[in-house]
Amino acid sequence: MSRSDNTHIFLTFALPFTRKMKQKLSEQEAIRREALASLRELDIDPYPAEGYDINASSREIKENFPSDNSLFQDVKLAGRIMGRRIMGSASFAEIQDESGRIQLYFNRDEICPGEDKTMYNTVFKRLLDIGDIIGVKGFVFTTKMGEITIHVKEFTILCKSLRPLPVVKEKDGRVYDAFTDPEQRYRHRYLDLIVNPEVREDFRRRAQLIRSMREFLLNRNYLEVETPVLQPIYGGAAAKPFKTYHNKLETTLYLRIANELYLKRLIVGGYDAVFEFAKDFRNEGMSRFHNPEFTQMELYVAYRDYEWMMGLVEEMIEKIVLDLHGTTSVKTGEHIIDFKRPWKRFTMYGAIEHFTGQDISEMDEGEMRAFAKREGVETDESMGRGKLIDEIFGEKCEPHLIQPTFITDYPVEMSPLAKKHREKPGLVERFEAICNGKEICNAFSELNDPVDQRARFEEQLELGRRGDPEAMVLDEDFLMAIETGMPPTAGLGIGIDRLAMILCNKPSIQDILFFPQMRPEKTGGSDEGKEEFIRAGVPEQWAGLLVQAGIPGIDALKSANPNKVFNQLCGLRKKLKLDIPPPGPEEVKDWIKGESQ
RNA sequence: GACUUGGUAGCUCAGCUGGUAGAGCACGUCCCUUUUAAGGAUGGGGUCCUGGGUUCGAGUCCCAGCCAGGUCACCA
Repeated sequence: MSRSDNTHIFLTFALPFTRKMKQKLSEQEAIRREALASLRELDIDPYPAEGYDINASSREIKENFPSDNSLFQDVKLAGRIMGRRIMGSASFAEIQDESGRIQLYFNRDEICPGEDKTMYNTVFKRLLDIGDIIGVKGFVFTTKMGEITIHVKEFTILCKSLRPLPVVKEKDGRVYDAFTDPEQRYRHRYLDLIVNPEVREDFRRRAQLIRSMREFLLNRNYLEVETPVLQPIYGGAAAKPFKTYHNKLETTLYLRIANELYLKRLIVGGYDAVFEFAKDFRNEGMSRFHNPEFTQMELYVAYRDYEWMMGLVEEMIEKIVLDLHGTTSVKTGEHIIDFKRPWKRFTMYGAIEHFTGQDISEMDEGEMRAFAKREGVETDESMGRGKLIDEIFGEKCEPHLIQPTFITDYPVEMSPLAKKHREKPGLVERFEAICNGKEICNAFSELNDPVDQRARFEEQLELGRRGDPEAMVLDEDFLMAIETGMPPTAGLGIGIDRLAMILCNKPSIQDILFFPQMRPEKTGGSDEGKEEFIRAGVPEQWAGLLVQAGIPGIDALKSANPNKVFNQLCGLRKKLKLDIPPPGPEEVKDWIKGESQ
């Protein structure tokens, strides 16, 4: 009996497994489930419980076998089948383990030394597929074609895969049929990782970046800490938060937009240096530079100022880049960026003068607005002097700063948590490092004058009252901490994702986050929605169609236009050639109003 | 949010002025004892993103929507 001939048998057999399946299986999926059932009939567990001890990796073999052919004569390794070439009683396959791919050679009479050739003829040739995970035992040799290959004596099925994998071919460094659709890659990152090895490498590099930074900080005896993600008062940055609710406490909580105010409390508490790798959450627009959740490393060091912090940033980033690339130069997009110390430094006024030829430091608000207009920078009346400077800088300078550059001395209005400049009125002791036209870190001499801090919060409250949704909220407990007394402190925040983008040469933040936020796909509909409709009095035959019409649940139905719903149902009835009478328009209205109950 | 490009088989894509949905890989069957992306033969596989409209007829044209990419804006 051929495999396709007993499809119907398989279907009955496999029904319990498909309880939650929403769509019918494609032919290839059906064939795999059929193979799964056949394996079980042969008393082969497609998902064995015990571990599989390996003693080699594909990379070790490829690296060490050529120089010593006596090695790897009793190897055991495991991986996913990525390709198969079957010919009569001999076959080649390719498996991929974490370190790479290696070819396997199967010979029928060695896999099956006795009379029973089932393991080769049936299990290997017919019941295994690309995507399955197997373990193999055997010895390494080189084929006539010069390919390092494992001669398999024994194999074990470790996991049967039920879905076909995108098959990417490669020859002489050229890739064919690459799995490239970004939507598919991000939504199903596991597939991306399986078939695009360079993606696995990028994320390893990101992990190395974090490890290298942590190492640098721990070597200086800085304390790694953890502070709340759920915060009753959000603060430490200008951003819109995500809001949630704690049932038992009956209180609103926010996902943190920053951890600054908590880390400073720890400095008040007597630690001299604390840092945290923090996931922060900002409820704002998304772009290739912005994901709603992102990672930031924040660091606070007592008895230091922002001048000192610039030195630390240079040293730390230079070390990280060296750890990752073995050199201080990194290619990113069009540019080669050199992180070698020391980095260029500009004051904000200096940078504006450098790029526009105009010294604006002595201008008042009116002159500055006029200047901005001349330079083609958009302004509006609500912008004060500080905001204007920021706009001009963002428009005329930031995009041109490709090599790592410190910009220092920001307007006080933009920086309610930074200490006033020791010499220059109206400015604060703050710097950002700009690289590849984007900010990669933000730091200041932290404001520890409690009276000044309270006044700055008051200004923010005023902004909030005027409707600025990102104005900071007054955090009374934080002020109490500052009133208790915080030593002079230098603080730093580094955007890990943006740094990773540069160091991994990725133009989009989605490429250095495993699971970037995506808009949920509209599914074909769920059983839950259908159940809801039935409970609400919709006849079963129509309940399913409502889901199919893109109305996921009862709430959506309640707010839908009855005429449109009626039209959609009639359309679907016609399209699917259903042999049931159309619903009356009144009937549909009743469902929506919920009067049919 | 604006503009723009795209959505067709498991994957990568073609499909002309509107006329019975195609290729390669993958998959099934048969043949074949060492292949280098692809051995040979043969066969199956589609909600052409969704819904309307125009038309004798829509993958194709029009409208609306959904999802994604890019650019810009907003935003750090």
